[in-house]
Amino acid sequence: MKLTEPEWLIMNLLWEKYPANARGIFERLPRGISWAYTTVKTTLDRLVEKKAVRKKKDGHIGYYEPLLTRKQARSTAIKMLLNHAFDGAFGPMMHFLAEDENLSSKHRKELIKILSEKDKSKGEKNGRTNQ
Amino acid sequence: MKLTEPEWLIMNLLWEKYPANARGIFERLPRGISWAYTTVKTTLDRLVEKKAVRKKKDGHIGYYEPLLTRKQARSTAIKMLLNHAFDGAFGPMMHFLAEDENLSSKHRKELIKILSEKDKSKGEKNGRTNQ
DNA sequence: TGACACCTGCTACATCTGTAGTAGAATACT
DNA sequence: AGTATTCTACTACAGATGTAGCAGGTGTCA
Repeated sequence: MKLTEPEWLIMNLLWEKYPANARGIFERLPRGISWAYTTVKTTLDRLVEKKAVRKKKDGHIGYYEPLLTRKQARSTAIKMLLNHAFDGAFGPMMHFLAEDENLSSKHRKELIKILSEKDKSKGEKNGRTNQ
Repeated sequence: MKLTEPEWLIMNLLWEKYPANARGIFERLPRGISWAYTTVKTTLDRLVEKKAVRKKKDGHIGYYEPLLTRKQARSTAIKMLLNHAFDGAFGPMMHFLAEDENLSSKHRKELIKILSEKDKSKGEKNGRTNQ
């Protein structure tokens, strides 16, 4: 499920706290985003339409909650990036990321740890789950 | 500079080999992509318009070459992913990626090597070049 | 019981995207 | 030179996106 930018914004707020009504989400819009209430509403409705979100009625008031998980959304986004920017090759993408200047020494150490552990625990599993 | 999907496709072909004319690019479209020649042309022209590509005329025939580098494009794409899907936090994104099932043991080892070397060579430089 | 606040569904609309068609100029072949 | 080929510029157009307005229903408080 591909999300557009306003959809990510709304989904992020929803994942953070749900169920939530349109007003509640509207009020949690981050500093710097000054949308009309109806923009939030429209985005929410489009998300319902594409089944990323479910809407329940409590009286005449609608409450929204995510159907799509954050993890799924992230996976999809990464897969898309991978496909068009790195020709689908995971290794080169990781390489590129690891080269990033902004990856601080602390993060590097942390990452090495994560990777070493994975390496130990999974050995040569190498599941081709993807695509 | 944000690229759309057809733009990525064309840019990938251009980076691979340039300068190139529209026909040449058209002929190198990957299997599975069956666009009309004019679609390639339009996409190319839109890229020129947004200054991701430069067009030179040789006689009346146009040759195209990238202005935007692949690296820049990748960086931008990653930054965008980072911002909407991971709230701008590099660490969590790397974490998420490192957890990915599809990262084979071989890749993990390679990555660890890259990271270790970076760690040695840069120490605590931690340059905030970005944004 | 009316005035106000707030919600909902529906509509709007400019811009961007994806994909292509057409006409006329330049080139190339015979 | 005439005809086929191939470019280029320009135009088209439906669907997605970003952003929002409006009208009418509902709750609520004096």
